Amino acid sequence: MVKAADRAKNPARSSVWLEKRATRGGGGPAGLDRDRIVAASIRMLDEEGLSKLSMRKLATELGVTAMSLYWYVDTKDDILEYAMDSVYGEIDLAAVDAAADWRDRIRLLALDYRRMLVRHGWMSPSAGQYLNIGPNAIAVGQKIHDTVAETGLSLDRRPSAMSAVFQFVYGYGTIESQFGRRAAEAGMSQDEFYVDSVNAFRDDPDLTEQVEGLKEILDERTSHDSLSVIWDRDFGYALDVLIAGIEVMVAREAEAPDGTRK
Amino acid sequence: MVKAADRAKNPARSSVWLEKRATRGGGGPAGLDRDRIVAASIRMLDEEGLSKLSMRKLATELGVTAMSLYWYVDTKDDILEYAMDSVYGEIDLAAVDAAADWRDRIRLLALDYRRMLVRHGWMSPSAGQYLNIGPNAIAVGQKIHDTVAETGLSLDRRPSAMSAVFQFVYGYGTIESQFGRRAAEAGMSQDEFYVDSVNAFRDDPDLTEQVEGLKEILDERTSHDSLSVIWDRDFGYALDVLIAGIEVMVAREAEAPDGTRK
DNA sequence: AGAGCTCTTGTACGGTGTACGAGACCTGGT
DNA sequence: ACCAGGTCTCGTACACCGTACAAGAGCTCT
Repeated sequence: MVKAADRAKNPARSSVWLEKRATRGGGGPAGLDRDRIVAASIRMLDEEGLSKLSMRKLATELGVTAMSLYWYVDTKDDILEYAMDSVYGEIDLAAVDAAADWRDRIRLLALDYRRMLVRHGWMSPSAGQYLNIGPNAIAVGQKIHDTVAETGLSLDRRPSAMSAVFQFVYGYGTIESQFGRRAAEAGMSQDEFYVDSVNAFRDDPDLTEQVEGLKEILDERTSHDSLSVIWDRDFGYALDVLIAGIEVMVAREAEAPDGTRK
Repeated sequence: MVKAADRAKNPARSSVWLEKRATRGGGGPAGLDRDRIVAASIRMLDEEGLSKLSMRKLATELGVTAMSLYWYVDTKDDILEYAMDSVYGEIDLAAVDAAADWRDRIRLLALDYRRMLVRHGWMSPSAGQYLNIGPNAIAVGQKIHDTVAETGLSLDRRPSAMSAVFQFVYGYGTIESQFGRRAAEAGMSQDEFYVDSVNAFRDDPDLTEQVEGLKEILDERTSHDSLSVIWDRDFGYALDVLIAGIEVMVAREAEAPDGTRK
C-alpha cells in the first residue's frame, strides 16, 4: 500500500493501475470491499456530481467512517480512477463486433462513448485528468484501434483518425453533459434552460450587439425541434463528416501510395 | 454585488458575464484592481496549476489578504471566468482574416485554439465547467461561425461541422496539455515521460497481455521523431480528415440540394 | 469637523483530504 | 486455553480551503 504523500513524490507512477497492490478482501465487520466502495461512489457521483463527493459522505453512505475507506484505497483519486474504469465497461463492445463494417462500428462506438459521458457527468472532467489505463478503458481503446485499422488507412495516419473521431466525441459529450448538469442544477428541463439562457443573452445589450446575427440562429434552432433531437442530429451529421473525411484520405492513399504523396 | 450564497440559488444566472456589475476601481491603498488580480491568477495558474490556486495564495502574491479580493470579485469562480476570457484573447483573429480561404482559416483557428489550451493547462478542465460567454470567447465563437458559413454548408449542417472541428481541437488540446502537465510534474521531458510510461506498461504483465500488438506501435511511433513532432503531425492529419469531410458534405449538398437529400 | 464612500483586514465557521495510533475482531499455532 | 499476528475500523488531529461578517482605515466632500 502506498501513502498519498509517497505517491505524490513519483507522479510518473501516479495511477492506481500502475501499482501492484493486493486487493484487500472484505470479510471485515463492516462488510466493506472495494467493489462496494466503487459502486457507491458511482451512484453518488451520478446523483450529486463530482464536487459533492467527499470521503466522509461516501463513508456515511456505506455506514462507516471516512478513514475506513483508506484500508481499501490509497487516495480519493484512486476511487475516481476505479469508478471511471468501471463506467468504461458500459460500452458494449460485443455490439460493435456485430456491426456490418467499420463505418457502423465507428458510429456505434462513438454513440456509446457519448452516451456514457452524458450519463455520467463527472466523467468528462475526470477523464481529462487521469491516465485511463484500467482494463475496461484499454479494451475500448483496443477496439477503437482495431476499427480504425479496418478502414485501410496507413499506419501513420491511424492515430490522427482515431483522434479526430474520439476527441470530437469527448468534446461533444463534455459540452452536452455539462449543459444537462447546469439545466438540472437550475431545476429546469434542457429546453427551458436553453430558452432561458438565450433570453439572458438577449437582455444584455453588450452581448447582443457583439453577436448580431447569432441570436436568430439560436432561435431558429429550437423553434422546430427539442434540444435532445438537435443534440442527436448534430452528432450524427458530425460523424458523417468524419467518416466521409476518412474515406477521402483512404482514397487519396490508394491513388498516390507511400511517399509519392506530396 | 452578489454573494456567493445567493449566486448558488439561481444557477441559471451563474456566470459573471450575466451579472450587471460595476467594475470597482483600484485607487485603494493596495493599488489593487480586477485586471491585476486576473493577470496574477493567470500567471499562478500557468505556473502551479489549477488545483494549487487558492484565494489566500493569490492574495499573498498580490501583497494583500484573501478577503480583499472579494471587493473586486464575488467568488473564486469569477476569477477563473475572467482569466479564461482573457486567455481567449490570445487567439489571433486578425491573422485568421488574412488567410486565403476557409480551409486555411479553419487551420489557423484550430492551431491557435490548440496552442492556447496547451499553453494554459488549466483551461481545458475549466472550459468544460463554465459558460464561456465573455467578450473574447464570443468573438472567437463568432469567427468560427463565420468561417464555417464560408464553406457553403447548409445552415442546419453548420453547427455539426463546427462541433466536429472544434470539439476535436478541444479534446486533442486537453490530452496534449494534460500529458505535458504530467511530464512536468514528474520532472521529465515529454519524450522521457513517454518512454517511461511505455516501460511501465511493458513491465505490467496484465496490461501487455491485453493489448498485445499495441506496444510495437507505441515503440515505432517514437523511434523516429520526438513527441512534439508527432503531436503536430497527427493534429495536421486530423484537420485534413475534417476538412476533406466538410468538402464532401458540401459537394453532396450541391448534387442533391434541399430536401431531396435522403 | 463630521458624514459617507471606498477599500482592507481579522476573525471565525464549516467544510475538505488524510496521517497517525489505538483498538476490535478473527485466525492459527502452541 | 492462551496468545501472537494479521485484518479491519475508528477517533482524533492537522493543515488547508472558500467565504460570511463586522470592524476599521483612509480619502473626499460638505
